[in-house]
Amino acid sequence: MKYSRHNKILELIHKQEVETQEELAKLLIKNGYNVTQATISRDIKELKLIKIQTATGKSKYAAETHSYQSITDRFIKIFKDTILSVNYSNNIIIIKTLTGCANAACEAIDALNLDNILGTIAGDNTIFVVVDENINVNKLVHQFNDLIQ
Amino acid sequence: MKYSRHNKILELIHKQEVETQEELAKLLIKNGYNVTQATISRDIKELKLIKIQTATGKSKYAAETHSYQSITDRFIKIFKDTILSVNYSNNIIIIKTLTGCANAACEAIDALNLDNILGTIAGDNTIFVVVDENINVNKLVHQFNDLIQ
DNA sequence: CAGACCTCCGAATAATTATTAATTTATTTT
DNA sequence: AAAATAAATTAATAATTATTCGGAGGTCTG
Repeated sequence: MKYSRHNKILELIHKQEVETQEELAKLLIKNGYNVTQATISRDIKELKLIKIQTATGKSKYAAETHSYQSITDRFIKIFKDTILSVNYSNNIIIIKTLTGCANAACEAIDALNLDNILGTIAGDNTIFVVVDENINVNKLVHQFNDLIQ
Repeated sequence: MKYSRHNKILELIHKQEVETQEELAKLLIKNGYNVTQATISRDIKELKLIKIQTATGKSKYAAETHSYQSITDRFIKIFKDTILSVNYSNNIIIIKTLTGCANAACEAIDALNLDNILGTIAGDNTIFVVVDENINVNKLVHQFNDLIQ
Protein backbone atom coordinates (compact mmCIF):
# COMPACT_ATOMS: atom_id res chain seq x y z
CA MET A 1 0.00 0.00 0.00
CA LYS A 2 1.27 3.37 -1.07
CA TYR A 3 0.70 5.37 2.07
CA SER A 4 2.34 2.84 4.27
CA ARG A 5 5.36 3.07 2.02
CA HIS A 6 5.25 6.85 2.09
CA ASN A 7 5.31 6.70 5.81
CA LYS A 8 8.31 4.42 5.78
CA ILE A 9 10.08 6.75 3.39
CA LEU A 10 9.59 9.66 5.77
CA GLU A 11 10.84 7.52 8.60
CA LEU A 12 13.92 6.42 6.68
CA ILE A 13 15.00 9.86 5.50
CA HIS A 14 14.45 11.18 8.98
CA LYS A 15 16.75 8.75 10.70
CA GLN A 16 19.50 8.56 8.10
CA GLU A 17 20.95 10.47 5.21
CA VAL A 18 19.56 9.12 1.97
CA GLU A 19 21.41 10.49 -1.01
CA THR A 20 19.71 8.90 -3.99
CA GLN A 21 16.49 7.27 -4.99
CA GLU A 22 18.31 4.02 -5.70
CA GLU A 23 19.59 4.06 -2.16
CA LEU A 24 16.10 4.66 -0.87
CA ALA A 25 14.84 1.81 -3.04
CA LYS A 26 17.33 -0.57 -1.46
CA LEU A 27 16.36 0.52 2.02
CA LEU A 28 12.69 0.05 1.27
CA ILE A 29 13.28 -3.38 -0.18
CA LYS A 30 15.17 -4.29 2.99
CA ASN A 31 12.07 -3.20 4.87
CA GLY A 32 9.80 -5.39 2.83
CA TYR A 33 8.54 -2.82 0.35
CA ASN A 34 9.23 -4.02 -3.16
CA VAL A 35 9.69 -0.94 -5.30
CA THR A 36 11.72 0.46 -8.12
CA GLN A 37 13.34 3.84 -8.49
CA ALA A 38 10.53 4.94 -10.80
CA THR A 39 7.94 4.54 -8.09
CA ILE A 40 10.11 6.31 -5.58
CA SER A 41 10.48 9.22 -7.93
CA ARG A 42 6.70 9.48 -7.92
CA ASP A 43 6.50 9.07 -4.16
CA ILE A 44 9.00 11.85 -3.66
CA LYS A 45 6.97 14.12 -5.83
CA GLU A 46 3.78 13.35 -3.94
CA LEU A 47 5.45 13.83 -0.61
CA LYS A 48 7.04 17.01 -1.90
CA LEU A 49 10.39 15.91 -0.57
CA ILE A 50 13.36 18.03 -1.48
CA LYS A 51 17.02 17.34 -1.86
CA ILE A 52 19.15 19.53 0.34
CA GLN A 53 22.85 20.00 0.87
CA THR A 54 24.29 18.58 4.07
CA ALA A 55 27.11 20.21 5.99
CA THR A 56 29.61 17.87 4.40
CA GLY A 57 28.72 18.88 0.86
CA LYS A 58 26.72 15.76 0.18
CA SER A 59 23.04 15.90 -0.46
CA LYS A 60 20.07 14.13 1.04
CA TYR A 61 16.34 13.99 0.84
CA ALA A 62 14.33 15.89 3.40
CA ALA A 63 10.74 16.75 4.10
CA GLU A 64 9.95 20.30 3.18
CA THR A 65 8.85 22.44 6.07
CA HIS A 66 5.16 22.35 5.48
CA SER A 67 3.71 24.90 3.15
CA TYR A 68 0.32 24.34 4.67
CA GLN A 69 -1.73 25.25 1.71
CA SER A 70 -2.15 22.89 -1.16
CA ILE A 71 -0.84 20.15 1.06
CA THR A 72 -4.22 19.93 2.68
CA ASP A 73 -5.55 18.28 -0.44
CA ARG A 74 -3.03 15.53 -0.08
CA PHE A 75 -4.06 15.00 3.52
CA ILE A 76 -7.70 14.86 2.68
CA LYS A 77 -6.88 12.29 0.06
CA ILE A 78 -4.95 10.24 2.57
CA PHE A 79 -7.98 10.40 4.81
CA LYS A 80 -10.34 9.15 2.18
CA ASP A 81 -8.00 6.41 1.15
CA THR A 82 -6.90 5.03 4.47
CA ILE A 83 -9.52 5.58 7.14
CA LEU A 84 -11.80 2.64 7.78
CA SER A 85 -13.87 3.81 10.69
CA VAL A 86 -14.29 6.60 13.23
CA ASN A 87 -15.72 5.89 16.69
CA TYR A 88 -15.55 7.56 20.06
CA SER A 89 -16.04 7.20 23.77
CA ASN A 90 -15.97 10.10 26.18
CA ASN A 91 -13.24 12.41 24.96
CA ILE A 92 -11.33 9.89 22.86
CA ILE A 93 -11.87 9.32 19.18
CA ILE A 94 -10.72 5.97 17.86
CA ILE A 95 -9.89 5.86 14.19
CA LYS A 96 -9.17 2.64 12.36
CA THR A 97 -7.03 2.76 9.25
CA LEU A 98 -5.50 0.40 6.77
CA THR A 99 -2.52 -1.48 8.16
CA GLY A 100 0.61 0.64 8.32
CA CYS A 101 -1.22 3.83 7.44
CA ALA A 102 -2.16 5.14 10.86
CA ASN A 103 0.91 7.28 11.06
CA ALA A 104 0.33 8.96 7.75
CA ALA A 105 -3.29 9.66 8.55
CA CYS A 106 -2.34 10.89 12.01
CA GLU A 107 0.14 13.36 10.65
CA ALA A 108 -2.59 14.53 8.35
CA ILE A 109 -4.82 15.16 11.33
CA ASP A 110 -2.08 17.04 13.10
CA ALA A 111 -1.37 19.14 10.04
CA LEU A 112 -5.00 20.07 9.61
CA ASN A 113 -4.72 21.91 12.88
CA LEU A 114 -8.22 21.28 14.03
CA ASP A 115 -9.51 22.90 17.17
CA ASN A 116 -10.13 21.11 20.44
CA ILE A 117 -7.54 18.40 19.92
CA LEU A 118 -5.27 17.86 22.92
CA GLY A 119 -3.16 15.20 21.29
CA THR A 120 -2.98 12.29 18.91
CA ILE A 121 -1.19 8.99 18.90
CA ALA A 122 -0.86 6.48 16.11
CA GLY A 123 -0.12 2.80 16.15
CA ASP A 124 -0.02 0.68 13.08
CA ASN A 125 -3.70 0.73 12.16
CA THR A 126 -5.30 2.78 14.92
CA ILE A 127 -5.27 6.41 15.93
CA PHE A 128 -6.39 7.83 19.24
CA VAL A 129 -7.39 11.46 19.23
CA VAL A 130 -7.82 13.01 22.63
CA VAL A 131 -10.27 15.89 22.68
CA ASP A 132 -10.37 18.66 25.26
CA GLU A 133 -14.00 18.33 26.31
CA ASN A 134 -16.53 15.58 25.88
CA ILE A 135 -18.88 18.09 24.39
CA ASN A 136 -16.57 18.79 21.46
CA VAL A 137 -16.13 15.18 20.42
CA ASN A 138 -19.19 15.14 18.26
CA LYS A 139 -18.14 18.20 16.36
CA LEU A 140 -14.78 16.65 15.55
CA VAL A 141 -16.24 13.32 14.52
CA HIS A 142 -18.45 15.23 12.15
CA GLN A 143 -15.47 17.06 10.75
CA PHE A 144 -13.71 13.79 10.13
CA ASN A 145 -16.72 12.31 8.46
CA ASP A 146 -17.08 15.39 6.31
CA LEU A 147 -13.52 15.00 5.17
CA ILE A 148 -14.10 11.37 4.27
CA GLN A 149 -17.50 12.28 2.78
CA MET B 1 32.74 37.32 -11.47
CA LYS B 2 31.22 34.48 -9.59
CA TYR B 3 29.46 36.35 -6.80
CA SER B 4 27.86 38.80 -9.10
CA ARG B 5 26.49 35.86 -11.02
CA HIS B 6 25.32 34.21 -7.82
CA ASN B 7 23.46 37.33 -6.97
CA LYS B 8 21.80 37.37 -10.36
CA ILE B 9 20.82 33.74 -9.95
CA LEU B 10 19.08 34.53 -6.68
CA GLU B 11 17.35 37.44 -8.32
CA LEU B 12 16.21 35.35 -11.26
CA ILE B 13 14.82 32.46 -9.28
CA HIS B 14 13.10 34.90 -7.00
CA LYS B 15 11.18 36.67 -9.69
CA GLN B 16 10.35 33.73 -11.91
CA GLU B 17 10.00 29.97 -11.84
CA VAL B 18 13.15 28.37 -13.11
CA GLU B 19 12.73 24.68 -13.70
CA THR B 20 16.10 23.50 -14.94
CA GLN B 21 19.71 24.50 -14.94
CA GLU B 22 19.66 24.79 -18.70
CA GLU B 23 16.84 27.28 -18.40
CA LEU B 24 18.80 29.23 -15.83
CA ALA B 25 21.82 29.16 -18.10
CA LYS B 26 19.82 30.73 -20.91
CA LEU B 27 18.50 33.43 -18.60
CA LEU B 28 21.96 34.23 -17.36
CA ILE B 29 23.32 34.41 -20.87
CA LYS B 30 20.53 36.82 -21.72
CA ASN B 31 21.73 38.90 -18.80
CA GLY B 32 25.27 38.96 -20.00
CA TYR B 33 26.67 36.15 -17.91
CA ASN B 34 28.25 33.58 -20.15
CA VAL B 35 27.99 30.24 -18.42
CA THR B 36 27.31 26.60 -19.00
CA GLN B 37 25.10 24.20 -17.11
CA ALA B 38 28.14 22.70 -15.40
CA THR B 39 29.00 25.95 -13.72
CA ILE B 40 25.44 26.50 -12.68
CA SER B 41 25.33 23.11 -11.09
CA ARG B 42 28.25 24.21 -8.93
CA ASP B 43 26.69 27.60 -8.23
CA ILE B 44 23.54 25.93 -7.06
CA LYS B 45 25.49 23.75 -4.72
CA GLU B 46 27.37 26.72 -3.28
CA LEU B 47 24.19 28.72 -2.85
CA LYS B 48 22.53 25.68 -1.34
CA LEU B 49 19.55 26.16 -3.58
CA ILE B 50 16.94 23.47 -3.57
CA LYS B 51 14.42 22.26 -6.05
CA ILE B 52 10.90 22.37 -4.75
CA GLN B 53 7.51 21.38 -6.09
CA THR B 54 5.21 24.18 -7.15
CA ALA B 55 1.47 24.09 -6.72
CA THR B 56 1.02 23.03 -10.33
CA GLY B 57 3.17 19.94 -9.98
CA LYS B 58 6.14 21.47 -11.70
CA SER B 59 9.37 22.11 -9.91
CA LYS B 60 11.57 25.15 -9.49
CA TYR B 61 14.71 26.26 -7.79
CA ALA B 62 14.43 28.16 -4.56
CA ALA B 63 16.66 29.53 -1.86
CA GLU B 64 16.58 27.41 1.22
CA THR B 65 15.29 29.25 4.25
CA HIS B 66 18.57 30.09 5.85
CA SER B 67 20.13 27.51 8.08
CA TYR B 68 22.32 30.18 9.63
CA GLN B 69 25.11 27.94 10.63
CA SER B 70 27.63 26.84 8.12
CA ILE B 71 26.31 29.52 5.83
CA THR B 72 28.26 32.07 7.78
CA ASP B 73 31.43 30.63 6.30
CA ARG B 74 30.13 31.35 2.87
CA PHE B 75 29.40 34.94 3.81
CA ILE B 76 32.81 35.46 5.28
CA LYS B 77 34.27 34.14 2.07
CA ILE B 78 32.15 36.55 0.06
CA PHE B 79 33.50 39.34 2.22
CA LYS B 80 37.07 38.41 1.66
CA ASP B 81 36.58 38.00 -2.02
CA THR B 82 34.52 41.05 -2.87
CA ILE B 83 35.21 43.88 -0.46
CA LEU B 84 37.73 46.43 -1.65
CA SER B 85 37.64 49.03 1.09
CA VAL B 86 35.87 50.06 4.27
CA ASN B 87 35.63 53.73 5.26
CA TYR B 88 33.33 55.77 7.44
CA SER B 89 32.10 59.20 8.31
CA ASN B 90 29.94 59.94 11.31
CA ASN B 91 27.55 57.04 11.62
CA ILE B 92 27.80 55.76 8.06
CA ILE B 93 30.18 53.08 6.88
CA ILE B 94 30.94 53.09 3.19
CA ILE B 95 32.06 49.78 1.76
CA LYS B 96 33.39 49.46 -1.75
CA THR B 97 33.09 46.12 -3.49
CA LEU B 98 33.81 44.59 -6.84
CA THR B 99 31.34 45.64 -9.49
CA GLY B 100 28.04 43.85 -9.23
CA CYS B 101 28.89 42.27 -5.89
CA ALA B 102 27.59 44.88 -3.47
CA ASN B 103 24.28 43.12 -3.15
CA ALA B 104 25.78 39.78 -2.30
CA ALA B 105 28.11 41.31 0.25
CA CYS B 106 25.29 43.36 1.68
CA GLU B 107 23.10 40.34 2.18
CA ALA B 108 26.03 38.76 3.92
CA ILE B 109 26.22 41.69 6.30
CA ASP B 110 22.52 41.48 6.99
CA ALA B 111 22.71 37.77 7.61
CA LEU B 112 25.57 38.11 10.02
CA ASN B 113 23.19 39.99 12.27
CA LEU B 114 25.72 42.32 13.76
CA ASP B 115 24.77 44.65 16.56
CA ASN B 116 24.29 48.39 16.22
CA ILE B 117 23.32 48.35 12.57
CA LEU B 118 20.22 50.39 11.77
CA GLY B 119 20.13 49.51 8.10
CA THR B 120 22.07 48.76 4.97
CA ILE B 121 21.70 49.63 1.35
CA ALA B 122 23.59 48.31 -1.64
CA GLY B 123 24.16 49.74 -5.08
CA ASP B 124 26.24 48.03 -7.65
CA ASN B 125 29.66 48.40 -6.05
CA THR B 126 28.98 50.33 -2.87
CA ILE B 127 27.28 49.57 0.40
CA PHE B 128 26.16 52.07 2.99
CA VAL B 129 25.78 50.77 6.50
CA VAL B 130 24.01 53.07 8.88
CA VAL B 131 25.05 52.62 12.49
CA ASP B 132 23.01 53.62 15.51
CA GLU B 133 25.57 55.82 17.27
CA ASN B 134 28.73 57.45 16.08
CA ILE B 135 30.55 55.80 18.92
CA ASN B 136 29.81 52.31 17.65
CA VAL B 137 31.13 52.87 14.16
CA ASN B 138 34.68 52.05 15.06
CA LYS B 139 33.70 48.78 16.62
CA LEU B 140 31.86 47.72 13.48
CA VAL B 141 34.63 48.79 11.16
CA HIS B 142 36.92 46.63 13.22
CA GLN B 143 34.54 43.72 12.95
CA PHE B 144 34.49 44.08 9.19
CA ASN B 145 38.23 44.28 9.01
CA ASP B 146 38.54 41.24 11.20
CA LEU B 147 36.30 39.33 8.83
CA ILE B 148 38.41 40.36 5.89
CA GLN B 149 41.56 39.75 7.93
C1' DC C 1 -20.53 -10.58 -16.30
C1' DA C 2 -18.66 -7.09 -19.59
C1' DG C 3 -17.12 -2.76 -20.38
C1' DA C 4 -15.57 1.70 -18.86
C1' DC C 5 -12.66 3.81 -15.95
C1' DC C 6 -9.65 4.22 -12.19
C1' DT C 7 -4.97 3.86 -9.63
C1' DC C 8 -0.62 1.94 -9.10
C1' DC C 9 3.44 0.30 -10.81
C1' DG C 10 7.72 -1.59 -13.58
C1' DA C 11 10.80 -1.59 -17.65
C1' DA C 12 12.78 1.18 -20.69
C1' DT C 13 14.24 5.42 -21.81
C1' DA C 14 14.35 10.51 -21.97
C1' DA C 15 15.70 14.42 -19.42
C1' DT C 16 18.32 16.54 -16.05
C1' DT C 17 22.16 17.16 -12.98
C1' DA C 18 26.89 16.18 -11.12
C1' DT C 19 31.57 15.09 -11.96
C1' DT C 20 35.94 14.37 -14.37
C1' DA C 21 39.75 15.91 -16.92
C1' DA C 22 41.67 19.53 -19.28
C1' DT C 23 42.12 24.42 -20.14
C1' DT C 24 41.96 29.15 -19.16
C1' DT C 25 42.12 32.93 -16.07
C1' DA C 26 43.47 35.12 -11.90
C1' DT C 27 46.44 35.56 -7.92
C1' DT C 28 50.54 35.12 -5.31
C1' DT C 29 55.41 34.40 -4.83
C1' DT C 30 60.05 34.95 -5.94
C1' DA D 1 57.75 40.19 -14.69
C1' DA D 2 58.26 35.37 -14.90
C1' DA D 3 57.16 31.21 -12.49
C1' DA D 4 54.28 28.80 -9.44
C1' DT D 5 49.93 28.16 -7.45
C1' DA D 6 45.17 28.45 -7.04
C1' DA D 7 40.47 29.25 -8.79
C1' DA D 8 37.05 29.15 -12.20
C1' DT D 9 35.35 27.37 -16.17
C1' DT D 10 34.06 24.20 -20.12
C1' DA D 11 33.24 19.99 -22.93
C1' DA D 12 32.35 15.53 -22.37
C1' DT D 13 30.41 12.12 -19.85
C1' DA D 14 28.73 9.60 -15.78
C1' DA D 15 25.14 9.45 -12.52
C1' DT D 16 20.70 10.41 -11.16
C1' DT D 17 15.88 11.44 -11.72
C1' DA D 18 11.45 11.93 -14.35
C1' DT D 19 8.42 10.26 -17.77
C1' DT D 20 6.28 7.33 -21.22
C1' DC D 21 4.03 3.34 -22.33
C1' DG D 22 1.86 -0.65 -21.21
C1' DG D 23 -0.05 -3.95 -18.08
C1' DA D 24 -2.24 -5.62 -13.67
C1' DG D 25 -5.66 -5.15 -10.51
C1' DG D 26 -9.76 -2.78 -8.42
C1' DT D 27 -14.41 -0.68 -8.57
C1' DC D 28 -18.55 0.89 -10.44
C1' DT D 29 -22.55 0.51 -13.47
C1' DG D 30 -25.76 -1.33 -16.51
